[in-house]
Amino acid sequence: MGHTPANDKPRRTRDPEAHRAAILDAARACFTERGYARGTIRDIASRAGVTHGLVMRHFSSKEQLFVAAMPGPRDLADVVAGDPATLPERLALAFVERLDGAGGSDPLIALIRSTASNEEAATALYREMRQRSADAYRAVLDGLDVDVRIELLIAHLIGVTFSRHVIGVGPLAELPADRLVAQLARSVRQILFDQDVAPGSQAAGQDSGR
Amino acid sequence: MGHTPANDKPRRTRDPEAHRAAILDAARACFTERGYARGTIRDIASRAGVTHGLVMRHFSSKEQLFVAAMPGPRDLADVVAGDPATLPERLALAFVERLDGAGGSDPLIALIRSTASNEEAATALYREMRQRSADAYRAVLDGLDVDVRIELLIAHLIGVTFSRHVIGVGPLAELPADRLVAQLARSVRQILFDQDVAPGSQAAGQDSGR
DNA sequence: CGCCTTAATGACCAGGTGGTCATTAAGGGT
DNA sequence: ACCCTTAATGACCACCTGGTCATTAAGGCG
Repeated sequence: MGHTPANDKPRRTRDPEAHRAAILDAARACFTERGYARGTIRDIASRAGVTHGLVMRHFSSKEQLFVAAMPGPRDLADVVAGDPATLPERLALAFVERLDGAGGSDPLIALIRSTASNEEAATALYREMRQRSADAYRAVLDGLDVDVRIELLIAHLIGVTFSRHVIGVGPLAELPADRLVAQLARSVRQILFDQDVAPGSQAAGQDSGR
Repeated sequence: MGHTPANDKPRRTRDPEAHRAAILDAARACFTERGYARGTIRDIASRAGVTHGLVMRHFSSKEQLFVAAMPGPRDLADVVAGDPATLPERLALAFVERLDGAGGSDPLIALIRSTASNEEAATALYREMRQRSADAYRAVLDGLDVDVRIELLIAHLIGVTFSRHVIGVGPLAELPADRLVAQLARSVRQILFDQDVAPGSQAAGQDSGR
């Protein structure tokens, strides 16, 4: 190292597609880590090993870069297909595997981080993602209050993601994946399927609502 | 208006305590709306009707202002006291009332918004708030996996808050308060108390874990 | 080999940020 | 009435942000 010929002149590699891909990867990681507002173009450029001018050249604005870096909503078809009775187990497993597996750059986390501080671009993407998954669940579920149940399910998953990955503190963040899958499968099942209050308590709820 | 004597010279009111309080209110509202990163001192000063220099004079830094503006974790004693069997109903009611009632400036929302983009000060406060409520629940609950259940409960409430107040979109945001209370009481009950998988499905979970 | 398209750079800009500080003036104490 | 403490102001600063653009040089093609 150091005796390479002509190493003093900054060798400039010329490979638009590779650079573009590297920038997208870096953007994903950066936005996942810091959210939209705090993720800077210069940081992304640095991670990708290019200058921030090049980032602007490939994606004309920070917002366009963000949109390009966040892939469309994942297809839930394979999770949702199959016996609805075992959906909670499949769902919990897929969910935990996806988030624990993502090497620190998952669009859902990035969107939660970004949407939280009222970023328009992020909120639009988040709404789309939310709608897509709600539709997927709706297609295979049925029953009383199914829409509200699905909303509570989504909220539940978001809350778990928030605790485990966004904050990353507390028991939920330290729970081993298999334990989390088991617990999550159970709470998902309860939210989706259990229609009545549990036995063993006199259930003082003032009344059942409408 | 306009013929007030000496109205051209900017009358300078001198009232440190009132200004201090106004700044804290404005800060709460601003951070709740935009989160820590996007809430600027000048915006806060403007809402409070003072200059940003004064804000810096009262609270030496943005971070100190933030800490001062976020009140300590609410005391859950009154919610938690009473028959544990009806805790879900009391909890759901208190929770929904608190967040729906706050005139657009609740510390929990501010913390969620701020913590999301990896702000150290916010994360510390959030951890404290989380710990306090977990302890309060722990004091009156018991049973298998109670710690994990409490974590799931907190995650659930955060997810609901996120959907209803932070994003403010989707069915959960439009659900009338009383309906939400009823649904929430039920899911809280299930998470806290229902120990077994529901009847009516063969419960494919690989095994119960430890 | 030299040309020529164009990928890549880095200097530059305007605007906004948190933070500092000399200056002004309010209003209680004497 | 005059001070004199100090609340309040607003000009100022360094820094960082997203975004622009003239300049440079890589490398395919004739």
